[in-house]
Parts: sequence; structure tokens; C-alpha cells
Amino acid sequence: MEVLKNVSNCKDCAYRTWAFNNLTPEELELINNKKVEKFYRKGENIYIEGDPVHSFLYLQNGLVKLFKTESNHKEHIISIAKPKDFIGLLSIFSNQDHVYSISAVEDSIICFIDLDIIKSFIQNNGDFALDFLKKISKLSDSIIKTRVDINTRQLRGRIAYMLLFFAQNIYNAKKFNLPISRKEIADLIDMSTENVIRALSEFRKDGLIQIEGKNIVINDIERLQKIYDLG
Amino acid sequence: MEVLKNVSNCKDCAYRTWAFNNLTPEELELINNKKVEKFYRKGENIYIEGDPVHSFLYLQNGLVKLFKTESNHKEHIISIAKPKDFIGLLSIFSNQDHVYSISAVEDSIICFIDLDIIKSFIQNNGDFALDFLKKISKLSDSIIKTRVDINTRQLRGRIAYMLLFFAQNIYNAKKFNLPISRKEIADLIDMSTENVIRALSEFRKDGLIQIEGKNIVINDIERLQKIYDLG
DNA sequence: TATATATTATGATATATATCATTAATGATA
DNA sequence: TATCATTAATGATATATATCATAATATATA
Repeated sequence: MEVLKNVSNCKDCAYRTWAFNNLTPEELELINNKKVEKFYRKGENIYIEGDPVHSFLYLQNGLVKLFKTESNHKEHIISIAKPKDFIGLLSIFSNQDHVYSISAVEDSIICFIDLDIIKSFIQNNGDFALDFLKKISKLSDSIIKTRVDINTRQLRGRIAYMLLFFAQNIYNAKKFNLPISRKEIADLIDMSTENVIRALSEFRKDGLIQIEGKNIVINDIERLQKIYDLG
Repeated sequence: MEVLKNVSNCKDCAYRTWAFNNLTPEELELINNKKVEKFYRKGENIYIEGDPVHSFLYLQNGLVKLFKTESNHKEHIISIAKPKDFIGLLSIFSNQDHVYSISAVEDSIICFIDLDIIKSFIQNNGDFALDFLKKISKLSDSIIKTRVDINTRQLRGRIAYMLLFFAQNIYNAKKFNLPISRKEIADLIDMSTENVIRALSEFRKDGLIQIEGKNIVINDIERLQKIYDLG
């Protein structure tokens, strides 16, 4: 991790329109002064389960995963956040400590804003509060939807989901580099690593995808969508 | 469904402390005048997927389920709400229409508050906004936690989870009446109905529980907890 | 009350998935 | 570059779960 020196100005931040559009110039100046931007190399932890909650985290660049080790020792990825996403879960507003861990899946730049500042904005700026709730609730519900989508399907449907997720949701391209390992895919879709590998090989043999290591090309997005739909 | 006439006063509502504690007397009076209490018989739908979002829903009494039919025709229960719970998902603040359906699992009384009123409170009452966000985020995250808890476990662990959920979370008793059918348990934990029945029979044979129809007595809560923990 | 319908229950069998074993390929490191 | 460690790949086998079939109860409805 590295604290960035030449920090960007919040006013010019490409993501400002996301949820910070309703701040007054003074409020914007305040977070601009107080925010800290940090760079994390792929694989680094941003925080781990049990760490105290201090900040509201905002992903500027890169890709991070939210994960947890279950009591049965299985590691589980709850969600993957992409640029413009608030990172974490809403419980930062109600919990003292983080319930999940977060680490960088790709080199990432994360913007830390003191949570008390966000709270004061909610308290004092009604337009911000309402808009913020809208934005943040969308993200929270999409995590729930993802879990349901995945868990009501079996292996092939889940793999199709994951491929479509990266192609459509993250990279917006048919050709991309898988940012996570086969083991991490397994932890994301709750299947064994071997079966993830097998399903990917199967999809390749069927001509649905080309895959060489982490390099993926999606050949037949419609058929992939159908596999997902039928589950 | 039946609109109740002898409505209770919000001031005296046992659940007011939950999230409406920071309202001014005038604001409280406003929701008291505008709220509508409705009675739903077991099995009735409160709303279905696609219905427009009008109200913030608050469960006064009874038990309801939030569910969805997937594209692969599997029905899936996302969560079960108990008294004092806000019902639904946060996306009511960002979506025009409901994404999931809700129906009564037991006879229930639901309090409908116009969503615009809640939104205006968020906009105009900072203390309310902050407290409301805290409360509502806790609920949202607990749904995510539940999905993870269930989906990282296999049949017996999931059944144990479900039994502990009703015993500890809903009824606070070792003896209770299962409010949902075996099929609904299956839809909740993403397993087949037959396997749910089999696991319950197995738990009975092992002396973990007594079960006769919907009537359940938990004999060995520690062992049940262990089955859940080991997954 | 009688009849139809849904729920619960259980066994047999098929299918899906996990686990174990082994090898190859890749990446990290001295 | 050589060595070690991790990841990926594949087959064989064990285990978990779903599906199909059938019967017994329970519940709803005419």
C-alpha cells in the first residue's frame, strides 16, 4: 500500500456525479482536504474482518473483492466491486467493526473518506442524504440479487453468470483477462475449484469461449446467456 | 386483505423506538394520520414482483416472506421478516417497481407509510436520516449474511440453520410451530423438498428434534449449532 | 360429509458435485 | 538459470443431492 501524494481534486473526480453531486462547494472542499487516496497492489488487503470501521471507501480504479472465511473454513467471495462503486457493505453505518475482508484483485486506487464526515453530510444536507441512500441501496440490493442468481443455479449456470458478469458488468468486452484465479471463481460461485476448471474446459470444447490461462474470449454470448437462464 | 379501522396510534406503537424515535411530534402526527394498517390472512400476497413502489412497509404483527421466481422457474425465498422489521429491500428507494414479491406466512398486520413522507423526513430531519440509515442497513446486511451462511453449507447445515433461525431469531423458544411448509423451507435453503423432509426425519431419528407435522421441539440446540458450524 | 388437492414421507435410481490423486504448466525467488 | 511453490488440468472415485415413483396424511372445497 502506498499513500498517494499527487492526489486528484474531488471537484474534477470523474465519479463525483455518482453520489457526491449534492454537496455544497464547502462540503466538497472539506472531503477534498480530508480524503486520502491509497494505492494497493494486486493481492494486498485493504482491511480484514474485525478491523474497526473508520472510513467510507470509494474505488477509483482497479478491482477489489469482499470476502469472508466461514466457520467451516470455506472462503467465500461476497462480491466484486468495480470503479465508481462504494466498497463494503452498508453495515459500516451500524457496526463498529468490519464484518468482511477486502483485498485488491487488480492494482487499485481507493479513496478513503472519514465516515464521520459522510455522517455529518447525511445529517446536515437533506438532498445529499436522500440521493446517497438511493445510490447506496442500489448497490446493496445488487449484492443480494447476485447471491440469489448464483445460488439458484448449478455449475454451468453459475459459470455462465460469472463470465457474463465480467464481460458485461466489469469489462464491457467479449475479450478480457480474468482478474481472479480458478480458486477464487470457486469461492465466488460456491463450487469446487476442480469443477470450475472442468466447466470452463467444457465451455471451450463446446466452442462457447476461448480460454488460455486468464485470457478469455467469449464466442457465443447468446448461448451463454441461455445456459445462465436455464440454470 | 382488510384495511383496519381501529388503527393504533403511532405514538404508542411498541415499535416506534425502532427507527422513528427521532421524529418531531409534528412528523409523528403526520405519519399517524397518513399511515394505513392492513390485515393479511396467511397466504395472501402483500404485493408481487413488478408492482409499483408506493409505500414503506413495516411489519407490526405476524410473519411475511420475500420471494422471487427465477428465470429457470425455481421459486426462491430471499428472507423472512418478523415483527419490527422493515419489509422489503432498500431498492424501494431507487426502483420504481418492486423486484421481489411479498406474502404473509402467518396472519399479519402491516403498516403502510407513504414513501414520499419517509423521503421528506430523510431530507428534512438529519437525526432521523442518520438513525434510519443505521437501522435499515443492518437489516439489509443481515439478508446478505443469511444468504452466505446458507449457501456455504450443505443440506444438514442448512436445515440446522433454518431450525436455529426460527428457534432463536423468530420465536425465541425451543418449541414452536413451523410457519412454512417443507416446500417453502426448500425454497429458502435452495434444496429439494424431498431432501428437506429426509433431513428433518434424520434429525428426529437422531434425537436432535421432535417433529410432528409443523410442530417442532428442539432437543439438542448445542448439537444443532455444531452441525451448522461444521456445515 | 365426500371428494379432490396439496403436503408429507420414504425408497430407488439418476445426476451433480466434491474429493483424491497425479501431472503439467506457470510464476515466484534465490 | 535452477528450484520451489502455486495454479491449472484431468481422470477416477466417493459423496451429496435431485428426480421419479408411490403411498399415506392432511387440508381445502364442493
